[in-house]
Amino acid sequence: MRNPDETKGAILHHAGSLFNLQGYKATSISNITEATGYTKGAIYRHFKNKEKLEEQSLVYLMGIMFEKLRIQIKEQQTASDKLKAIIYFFESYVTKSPIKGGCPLLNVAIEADDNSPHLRKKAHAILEVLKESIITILANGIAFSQLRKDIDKEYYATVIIASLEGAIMMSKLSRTNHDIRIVIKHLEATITSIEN
Amino acid sequence: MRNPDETKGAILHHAGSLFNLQGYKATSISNITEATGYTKGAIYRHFKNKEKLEEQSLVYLMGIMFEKLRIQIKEQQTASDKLKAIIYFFESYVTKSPIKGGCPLLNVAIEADDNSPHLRKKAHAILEVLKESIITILANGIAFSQLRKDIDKEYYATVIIASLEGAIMMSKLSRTNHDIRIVIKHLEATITSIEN
DNA sequence: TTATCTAGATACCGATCGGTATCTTTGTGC
DNA sequence: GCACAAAGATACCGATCGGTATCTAGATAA
Repeated sequence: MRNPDETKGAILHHAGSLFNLQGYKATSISNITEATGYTKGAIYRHFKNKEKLEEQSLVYLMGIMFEKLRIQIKEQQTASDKLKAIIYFFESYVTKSPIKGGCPLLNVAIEADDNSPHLRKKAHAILEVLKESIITILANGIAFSQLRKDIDKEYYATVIIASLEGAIMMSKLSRTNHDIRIVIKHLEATITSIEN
Repeated sequence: MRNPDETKGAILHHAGSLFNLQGYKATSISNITEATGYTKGAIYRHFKNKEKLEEQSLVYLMGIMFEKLRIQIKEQQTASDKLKAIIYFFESYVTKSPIKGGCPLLNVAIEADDNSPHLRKKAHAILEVLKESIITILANGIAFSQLRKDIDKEYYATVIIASLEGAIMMSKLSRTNHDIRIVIKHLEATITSIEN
């Protein structure tokens, strides 16, 4: 009947969802008690304070994101297809929305600006992991002669992430997938241009 | 001594700055009274409620942005140079920061997601104005044979905005202008590729 | 069955939130 | 200089914030 691990997981799940949808500061503990059905007592037993809950919720959200992303990448064989898998995954934040509220990295980057340095630090680390993942794919593509060997790996990794995140922002405002589709078209062409 | 217009302007100025830096919901009326030196009585005389103050502050911020942008664009003669002026203007959000807290459009787009539909609506309209401005420059460039006449204007307008905004997000996390510089390089190349 | 420990519920705290009613002060037209 | 309207200050409201101390109930081992 009683399962503390399950409780903690349910709190993280609902808190993460609310934080990503409403924002971290805008989401109160009461919002989370309503969503989970648990009381403050339960929440503060598992998390020292709201700050820690925010941090662990962000880690939880990014864990989901990276796991889904990892599966999509693994399914593809060539560097080019793996890069496209990443692009289509980001599109899903608009169309199918694996996590409500869009990309948790983008959301936390904007909110955790001057306040919440703890979240900003974590978000920065996550961005670096994402960038490195793309760079690794590019490096492997070069090693297997699938991609041109003279390309600037960081350049393409940065362009891919920036344009996707920007497109998510635009699609959020227009509530259509129009903008993200345009950016995807552009990135597909960009990737094709560096193929061997 | 007493100047209601000046008071309203000072409130908008400080409120806009705080909203852009800390977020709209995260900024309290008390924060604004502290920043301006005026009391609640003064604020609520000029603005019906916080929601209206948020809206007018956003309009104020975007007014500053568009005015500065307009001047930069006007200084250039060709479509290509005008587009580059826009790009360099966005870079300034990271390096010189005309308004503290980065791009107000990006900030409000992320925060005014499901809550604050009033802000979302205004932000969407602003995005459309920005997009149309770029499309107009592209159209004029085509009319004056500066740019290739077969290009998809909306495509390039969307790619430019998305990658710039995404780069601002990345630069916010890293606290360097590294990412935005890479994206600028990419956009410069993209613009050159559509020149006649 | 009973003692023990812990997961979770309940009740409360001071601080702060957005908002308002009221009062004082300042500028202005006569 | 005086009346009047508008600008801004002050004091307060109920609601909600994050957080905590305490209590109850369920699981476990003997």
